[in-house]
Parts: sequence; structure tokens; C-alpha cells
Amino acid sequence: MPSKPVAPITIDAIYAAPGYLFRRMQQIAVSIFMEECKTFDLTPVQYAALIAIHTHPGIDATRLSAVIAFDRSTLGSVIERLQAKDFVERKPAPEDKRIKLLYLTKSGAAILREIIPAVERAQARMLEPLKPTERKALMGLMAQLVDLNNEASRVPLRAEDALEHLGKAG
Amino acid sequence: MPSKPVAPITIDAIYAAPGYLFRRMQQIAVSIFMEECKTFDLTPVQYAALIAIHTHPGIDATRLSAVIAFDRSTLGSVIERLQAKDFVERKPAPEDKRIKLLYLTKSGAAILREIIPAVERAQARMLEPLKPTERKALMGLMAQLVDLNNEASRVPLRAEDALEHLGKAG
DNA sequence: TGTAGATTGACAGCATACTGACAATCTTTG
DNA sequence: CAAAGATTGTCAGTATGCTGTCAATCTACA
Repeated sequence: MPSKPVAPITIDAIYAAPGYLFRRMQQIAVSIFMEECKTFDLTPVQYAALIAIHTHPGIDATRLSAVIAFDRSTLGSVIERLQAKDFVERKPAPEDKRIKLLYLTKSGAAILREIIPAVERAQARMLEPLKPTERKALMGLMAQLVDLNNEASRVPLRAEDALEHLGKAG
Repeated sequence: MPSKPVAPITIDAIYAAPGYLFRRMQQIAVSIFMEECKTFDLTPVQYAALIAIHTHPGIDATRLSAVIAFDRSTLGSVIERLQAKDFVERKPAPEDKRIKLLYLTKSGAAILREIIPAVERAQARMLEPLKPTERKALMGLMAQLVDLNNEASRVPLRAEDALEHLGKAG
């Protein structure tokens, strides 16, 4: 009996591979985001951070990294840049000297309101080539896959766990 | 009549956004790849470059960047690292002094053969949480979307155009 | 032929992303 | 209470990824 056939080494195999398609689509998504939001000087990551801080005022960096699925190291410099642009401020936590709490500044809240239409245009453009039914199907499958693969990429905490101690009153 | 309702600013809106799902899935895909291939000291990008050079021996850096959808700048340092590991070698093109042609070394060809099973395990793991039908559907939609959005992320050349002058005998 | 324009590889600069390590600090446990 | 262990923010180091620029070189047109 013949042994299991070895897949030929070709570039076309790459083009059909999940890993390639995910990387390429991420690349395209960032490009579209930056194009729609070019007047705002905000990257996708910085936008996500602002939204999360808006939703959870007084969150600390470690919990924020869990909420938007980032490692702490990267997030440190992201916050630094947001602080330099005066969109975010950090206050020492009174009960724990290690922690610095994150808050939006007035400019931060303002730019968030202004950028949202542009972000929504960007999100719509990413899926525009598909038919409405296909968009729904794709987003459903992606949400499912990301959720079920959550453990695969080691993020320090699951978002819900990270927020347990944070008062619902915010 | 009421004006168009403004979407509330919440973190949940982020979690359902295409941009977030694409970024997160790319993150997960890289993580799985690195886990399966950790004995090989090759990143996903370096792997893609090796495959492309294997498929098109004597390709130059600019065309390679088009084939695997990268900008030239990033690819420069990627090639440098592959060269440092002795997986790739560059030879000056006789008919054009600007160009350096890329070839796999013996070690490069060898590691490619060895790593492929690990890469295939990684690719399979990315989609594992889904049912077979769903995997096919997702990959179909992703391939379609990436293809139709190709112009969105400005890669210098389309892959086919990039390879036009390269002899089929290559 | 000569020169304007295009191409190539290289570089600087910025912003993710990750691992691993570290001191300061807090918590848990004996 | 004291020592062990965990957590927090930060840093160093590596690798993408992008824009923009540049000199060297090639091409195409006047």
C-alpha cells in the first residue's frame, strides 16, 4: 500500500492556508482602518485601548491588556503614546502602590466621539466585497473560532475574569 | 422623526467588529504556528519567504515582497535573518547590478522539508474548533474576501504581475 | 545619445507584538 | 509577624509591519 502522499511544496499551498489568509486579512483591515481614520492620528490598537478605558474607567494596565487581548509589554508603550497625546491619564491607586489607574482625558473622550463614524466606515469597508449573507456567515464563524481558540494565544487573563473585581458602577 | 441612533460606545461592539476578530485570529494563528514549530527557529513570515524562494529560485527581493504580500522594507530584514541562519543566499544578477537573486541553501531546503509537517499541524489546529463544513465555508469566504480586497492593502505588485518576466523553467 | 523617469536595495523612524527578566509591592501562609 | 509566593509596571531584546527617503542603476523617450 502506498504511503501517505507528501504535499507538494508550492506557493499556492500558502495562498490557501488559514495562516496566510488570516495574516493577509489583518493586513488589509489595518490598511483600511488607517485610511479611513488618517485625520485622527490613532492606530487600531490605540482606538481599542481608548474604547476599553471609556467602558471601564479606572482600569489598570494589566486588566486592560486582558480586555483587549494584548500582552502587558506592548500595552505599556501604547499607553505611553496615548498619554503623550493627552488622550489618557494615569493616577496612582490609593490602596495599591503598584497600580496606576487609567482614565480618558477630555480630549480622549472627544476624539473617541469624533472617530467612531470613521471606524464604522472602515469596518464596513472590510466586508464590503461580500454579499450581506456572506458577511453574517463570516463574522459568525470568526467569532466562534476566536472564542473557541481563546486559550491558544496566551493572554494573561480572560476578559471576564479580569473585570470581576471592577465595580459594575465603574 | 427620530434621527439615526448613535451606536453606544462599548467594548462589546469591539468584540464583534471585523477588525478585532481579524487581529485576534491572526494573533492566535501566529501563536499556534510558533508552538508547533518551536524546534525549528522559523517564524511564519520566514517560512513563507522560504516557500516562495523554493517555488521561484532566483527571485529578487522586490518580487518576493509582492509574492508573499509584504513591503520591501520588512522583507529586507527578514532575508537578512534567513541569510544569517544560512537558509538563503543572495547572488548579484549578472544583467542588472541593482538586483540580488535569492536561492535556498542546502540547509534551507532541508529545514523546509522537515518543518512542513509541523506547519500542517499548525494550520489544522487553527480551524480545529470548527466542524469540517464550517472550516470549508470559512476558508472559502476568507479567500474570496482577501482576493476581492487585494487592492485595499497597497502591495507594490500583484503576485502574477510580479512573476511575469520570471521564466517558467526558473 | 543624453537625460528624465522608474526601479532596486538599503536605511531611518515609528508602532505593534512577543518572551523573559526585574524591583517594588501586595497577599498568603506558617 | 515573617517568609514565600504572586502581581504590577517596566525594561531589554527580537521580529514584524509600515511610511518615507536615498544613491546606484537601469529604461525610455526626445
